[in-house]
Amino acid sequence: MDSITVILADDHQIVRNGIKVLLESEGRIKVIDEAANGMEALEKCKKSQPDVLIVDIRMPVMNGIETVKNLPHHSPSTKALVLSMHDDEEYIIQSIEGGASGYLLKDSSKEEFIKAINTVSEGEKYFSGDISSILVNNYLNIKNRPPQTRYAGADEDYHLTKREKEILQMLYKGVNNKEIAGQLGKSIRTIETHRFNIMKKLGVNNVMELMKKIEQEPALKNEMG
Amino acid sequence: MDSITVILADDHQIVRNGIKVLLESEGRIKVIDEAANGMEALEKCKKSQPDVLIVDIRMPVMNGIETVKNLPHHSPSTKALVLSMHDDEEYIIQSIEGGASGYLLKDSSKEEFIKAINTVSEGEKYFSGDISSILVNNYLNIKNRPPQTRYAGADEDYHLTKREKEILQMLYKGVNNKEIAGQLGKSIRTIETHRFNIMKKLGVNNVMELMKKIEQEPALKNEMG
DNA sequence: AAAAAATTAAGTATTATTACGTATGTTTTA
DNA sequence: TAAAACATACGTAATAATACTTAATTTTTT
Repeated sequence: MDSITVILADDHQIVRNGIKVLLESEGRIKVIDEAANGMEALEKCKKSQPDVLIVDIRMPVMNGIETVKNLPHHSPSTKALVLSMHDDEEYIIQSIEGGASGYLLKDSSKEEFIKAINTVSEGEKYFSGDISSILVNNYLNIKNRPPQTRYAGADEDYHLTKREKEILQMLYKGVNNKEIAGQLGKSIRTIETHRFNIMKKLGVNNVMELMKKIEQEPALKNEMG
Repeated sequence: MDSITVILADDHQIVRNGIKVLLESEGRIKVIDEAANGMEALEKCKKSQPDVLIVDIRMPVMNGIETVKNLPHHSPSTKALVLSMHDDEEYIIQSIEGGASGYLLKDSSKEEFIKAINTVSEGEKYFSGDISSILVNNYLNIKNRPPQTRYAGADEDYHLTKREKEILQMLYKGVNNKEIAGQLGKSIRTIETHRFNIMKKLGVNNVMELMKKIEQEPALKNEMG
């Protein structure tokens, strides 16, 4: 069997360096290029058509998930291995739905790292053992949940209206209903209604959960400016 | 001149590995031990009395800043070099006041890294060029700010008690007073009192501002798990 | 122009939060 | 062993949020 070509995408040079050294201690794996963000990663993949793209989730310009989603247009045969600091359920699910071949935590061992790349390059999936519980839970949830709520909370488009987004932004800043009403020149009752609808759409029960939801859902967080 | 002994503290094996390989390519530097958190780092420093402790800011159990502050009690001659993902003003200022000999961004080059260790081990300070503007700004701010508001909001230690931190963590998860009271087996009134005191200490007026505060203050965010 | 969606806002009730002050055991620290 | 800090919890109010329903205007889409 011949060598596996890899491109590394991570905005931190030290991390790239660390991974590179770690991988190349295994003679079979060749890091042929590096990128500091998703856009760059896609360009370099288009050029080099590597076997594997190792991609960090949090990156400037274009994040890891978006990169994975766009990868097939640039390099169809390249497998994406997502790297993350945390085992956030959202990220994992989004990675899977985005078409990633694997998901690894950054504190994985060298052995697991190399195993993941080998597995992924052979067309199979590899998800770190530490996150397998999340995968299983999610699978069970999908099976037991009524169809209309399947995937709820995963990558949903909550289809908030313009007004609702505007109010959510203000809520997120810590402004209360009264002040929002004042600033928008509307009745408090109106804001309350909007807020009620927003919370219903997002499936939360109070402000704290609302804030958490925003923090956890990249799609929402994105809209908060 | 003889070799420089270094202990690495970072909760991510990959990062430790990366730094280790990077440093030992320079023959003079010897990584004699590693630690996954601050507590462990202090213990190992006490034992080995290294020349330099390279310490990540975000770590479980005990964070980097606290570690640096406590280092002199365990190993007085060891110089602390703080590593961080970001150039947050708070972290930098806290590191300086905590007695760190240097501060480096994780995306620093190998050259800068080695230069920093050499500089620091010789008893001098080394702060990455990328963050010098913050240092200068801070210096100017201190000069122009009235004494009583100096450092306000910057390095503040909110000195939350253990209980308060515990409750704040639960609040952050979206749990309400009633549930917290239930889970801790305490009266709702007790939780309300704690909450009142927490909000007073953090200078916020409602949950939304509380959440924002946590998100914005690295020192707090760090404690939220 | 008709249908659908969005914005506005009131009614009504319940529950939660915020804002203090006060107070008593219990730990920790000096 | 005092003093200080912490954890506990009640009283009292005022304010805010939550949980719906209903419904009249706009605005947008078909």
